[in-house]
Amino acid sequence: MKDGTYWNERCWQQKSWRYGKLLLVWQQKAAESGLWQLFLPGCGPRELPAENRFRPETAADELQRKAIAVGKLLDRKPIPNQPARRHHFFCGWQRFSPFETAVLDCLSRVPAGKVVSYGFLASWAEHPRAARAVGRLMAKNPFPLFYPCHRVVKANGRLGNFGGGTELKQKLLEEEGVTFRKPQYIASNSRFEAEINLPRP
DNA sequence: CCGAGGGCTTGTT
DNA sequence: GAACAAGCCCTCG
Repeated sequence: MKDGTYWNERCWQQKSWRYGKLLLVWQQKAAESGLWQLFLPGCGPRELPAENRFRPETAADELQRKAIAVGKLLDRKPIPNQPARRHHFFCGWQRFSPFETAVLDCLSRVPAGKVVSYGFLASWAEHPRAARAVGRLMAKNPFPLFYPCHRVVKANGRLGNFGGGTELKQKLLEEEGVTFRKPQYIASNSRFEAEINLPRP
């Protein structure tokens, strides 16, 4: 983005969604095509280069198929998780460190209707004290909704931050069936922690 | 029980 | 190496 190469071999597409307009960035490279980044409403770059607009007619068949499939997933509620880390719709895994890859992998296993804390996610990925680093990663998660960073909350049960806004975070959790013991606090029966047995370091 | 404040920790830039 | 951040934990009041 800052180095000016962000739009090389990439194109953007807007998609209306029940909570606003999403921005999808597709990578077109023949070797590695797929979704490069998904922006929640209000999160993307302000200026979108017109010449990089996604044109289904001229796009490669493979990318067209991926765009249609991803679009359908986004229309479902809740949006299905990615069970496997390197799902073929997504691309650009080389931008992640081993730490980040491990955390995202664990994140993808948190089911709808449940939440985990930043600290637990860190421990689960075998980096016990890296809660804050996990927060940093969640903030730059390129595939929100699919990699469900909205299911990561603070250890004390409060929501924690969210790129798309905490209101959206709460709505997403509510529609997934997460329960609140008080207005701002997640109920303990919605926590996924207990269902995972962590190897004690 | 809750909230505010301070110190600590980690991975990334 | 320093600064930063979508956190955590303990201590008060």
